[in-house]
Amino acid sequence: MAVKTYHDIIDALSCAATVEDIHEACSEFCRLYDFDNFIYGARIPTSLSKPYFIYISGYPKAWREIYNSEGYQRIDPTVIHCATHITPVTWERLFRQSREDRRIREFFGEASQFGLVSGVSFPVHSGRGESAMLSLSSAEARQRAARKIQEATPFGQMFTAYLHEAVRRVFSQEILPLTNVRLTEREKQCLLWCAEGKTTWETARILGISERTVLYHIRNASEKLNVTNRSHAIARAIAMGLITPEYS
Amino acid sequence: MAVKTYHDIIDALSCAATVEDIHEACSEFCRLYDFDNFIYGARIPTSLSKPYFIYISGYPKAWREIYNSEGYQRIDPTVIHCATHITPVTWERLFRQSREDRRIREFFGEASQFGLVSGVSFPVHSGRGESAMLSLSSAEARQRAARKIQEATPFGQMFTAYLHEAVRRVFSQEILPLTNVRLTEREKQCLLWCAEGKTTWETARILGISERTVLYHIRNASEKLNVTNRSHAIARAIAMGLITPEYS
DNA sequence: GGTATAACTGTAGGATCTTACAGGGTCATC
DNA sequence: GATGACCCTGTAAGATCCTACAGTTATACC
Repeated sequence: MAVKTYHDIIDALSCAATVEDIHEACSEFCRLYDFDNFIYGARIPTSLSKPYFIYISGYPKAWREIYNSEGYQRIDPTVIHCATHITPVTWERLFRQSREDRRIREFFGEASQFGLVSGVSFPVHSGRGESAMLSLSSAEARQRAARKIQEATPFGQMFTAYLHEAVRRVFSQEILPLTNVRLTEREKQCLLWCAEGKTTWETARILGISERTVLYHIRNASEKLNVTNRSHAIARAIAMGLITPEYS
Repeated sequence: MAVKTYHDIIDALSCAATVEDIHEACSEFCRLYDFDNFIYGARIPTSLSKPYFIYISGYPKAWREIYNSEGYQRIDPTVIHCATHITPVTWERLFRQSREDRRIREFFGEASQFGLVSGVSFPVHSGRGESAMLSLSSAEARQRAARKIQEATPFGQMFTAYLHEAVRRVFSQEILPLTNVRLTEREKQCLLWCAEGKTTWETARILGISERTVLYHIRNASEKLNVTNRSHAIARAIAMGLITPEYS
């Protein structure tokens, strides 16, 4: 069979039905652009008190265990970059920027011992409060890998977007019961006006219904969202993308 | 001078200091990938009651006026797609999906009369509540343009991310006074716990301070955010990315 | 006709939030 | 030593929200 192209892999992702399919697509992508390993992580807000985390990883288990037990996600510059940016970033660049911070240098050094020498990380933000990232790694030295990383970057950026949508689809069974809270029109309207700072009375006036009814809708929404009060309901509804205040 | 490459344009964006620079980079990108026109739009939540809108456009003014006066943003499938997705989409696809909806067919037809026949739209979501999109258009028929659109897509996707960061930077003077609300550590903590559904009393216990102090911080934060009550403060702080509830 | 869903309403007591009063303390910077 | 930024606290009245009580109406679908 012919070598897979970029489009084949995107198509495979679009049809992926299992985690294994997605894993395979990532591996395929790595092969195509000469990367050695990858890790994808996502955090998805839910109606539970904790977000739902998803990882799809080819990274060495030993490294992941060290990473978790040391709490490296707090200092990992790729994680920090991807949480606050929308553009991809090479590890080389992050390494250069961390010149003064010994902890981070040591972190990169430790990762290198597991073959994670150079690489690039791609952020995704969904607009629904979800965020995710894909890192592609190479065992080649930073300087030597620079060119292939640069060439792969636009494709990696787009791959990451499709990857995230594929993950969402495949995990929908697990995610849906947690995220698929459907608010009625009225429930959304009531929450929205409250999120705009309106009181129950004001919201009632705006919507042309009684105060009692506004309370009723907010209560129903709060039960669906599994929250205890109005502020919590608003926070969660926004985080889950059910309402978007201040947008026309 | 040699033809500009993809990387040159990204570099130009990274250095862009004015709207004109950005406009030029977009035009340059269109030339490189054989598109005829572009429009970029962003909406950025602020501490005012309305978000801040930014447009950078090469579209015909006549079309933009019709678009605005008709309120086409409400039915424009590219806008709807970009608000809810993270992957790019071709207009051809949106056109096919709208088979039944006459209004949308007519919308596409009307756009065609202004040379906006085929194209592709790229969404961006920043994780700070900002969202933006870039549309690239061609006067070529949908079928004929399909190939060049497909080839340009990964580059367009990445270009859009850099474009958005450039716009943020260039508009920072205008945006900053509206978005650069700095909450203190305590203010954030208090809002965060309230957004998690905690009462004043519970928050006070969690932070080891008095109820009165929690009220004090929430009041200060509310004044900075220019809002009237707790729910409003939480909504705006989340929309502006100042706090992120439910994330560890 | 039964069932489910959504929208709607009233009252009342208790919980919670908001505001206005009036302060004290630390720390870094100019 | 003053100034500003931040953090901390108390009381009390009034506004607002939450909950539990107990319903009605309209619509769609089986």
